[in-house]
Amino acid sequence: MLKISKKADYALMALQHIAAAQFGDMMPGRVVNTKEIAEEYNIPLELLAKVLQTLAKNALIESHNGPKGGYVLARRAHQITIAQILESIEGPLGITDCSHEKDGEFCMQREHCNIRTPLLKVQDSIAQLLNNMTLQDMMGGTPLITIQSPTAQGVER
Amino acid sequence: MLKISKKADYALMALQHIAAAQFGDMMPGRVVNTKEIAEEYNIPLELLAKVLQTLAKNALIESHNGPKGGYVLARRAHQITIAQILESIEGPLGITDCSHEKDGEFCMQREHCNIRTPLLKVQDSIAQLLNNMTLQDMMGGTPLITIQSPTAQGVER
DNA sequence: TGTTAGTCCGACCTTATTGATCGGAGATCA
DNA sequence: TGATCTCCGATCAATAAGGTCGGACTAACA
Repeated sequence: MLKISKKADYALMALQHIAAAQFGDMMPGRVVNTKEIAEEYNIPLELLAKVLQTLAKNALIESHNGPKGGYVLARRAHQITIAQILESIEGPLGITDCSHEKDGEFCMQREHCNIRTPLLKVQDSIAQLLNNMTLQDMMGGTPLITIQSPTAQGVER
Repeated sequence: MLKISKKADYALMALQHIAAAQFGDMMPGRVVNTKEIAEEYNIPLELLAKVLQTLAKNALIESHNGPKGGYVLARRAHQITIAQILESIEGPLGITDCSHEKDGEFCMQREHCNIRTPLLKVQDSIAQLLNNMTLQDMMGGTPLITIQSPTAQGVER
């Protein structure tokens, strides 16, 4: 349950790899092409290409055409959150259908729905978690993840 | 992204309803049948029936056959966690495919996989969240949800 | 300046999962 | 014994996910 899609998996791997090619926080760094990533991680080339296109469209990476072309991070690794990556690929976070209902559209169960409020709170907590973790945190062996409580102070792990 | 299934939604609604019929923490309380729940929340009867069967099989509720039969909570509301409910319906928590790999089976990307460790930590955090929230917490208007950091102290919200 | 390696982009197909339905067997109580 | 309920398995349709294909466009380099 609560699985993320393979495409999202691929996106994370690819971004981590592209970020690693930009060693030392230097921007811009080495340009990485689709083939290199696909072979490194055994990802179907065409599928990965589509994932990278999507990421580029969402301004997480920049594409460079032509020979010696490829992808580079559009921002620094610590400015890209996991939430941004996942939402680029899978759309907005929403553990339940009625998460994004505009005024006027209701789910069939709405009138007597007893679980909407608590579920939205769970969702908020997950959103916080993903928003507070960046690509930088996923790099290297360095420890990561802070759980941020709404009343502040993150807890180093 | 990270959506839970409709079946899981139905399970949560149904359990909340059954729990509500056991007012005052008295065990056992009023027996609730499938039809009553289905009509109350506009859930397809047959589908709900299957969901309830699954919950019964996982010992979250008890079924009583025959006329005036129906379902009752198998334990008290504060002893049933959201994680247990969701896992009954959707299987074990696993945001990524390789979450439950036994020794010997690896995903294609395993050898160079750079995201496994961080993702597992995210997963742990979500698991904690769902394990610390019970059916009881979903009842009534009472505030709920604690985010528990691994280094202890829950933070009341 | 033309060729070529590479990205870009959209349409398409295939398969797995989810949501939903149906029919009958077994249990219980009036 | 009959009516009412749960139980259980098989089945089907709709949707989303995973993966593929072909053509257009761009930029480096000979």
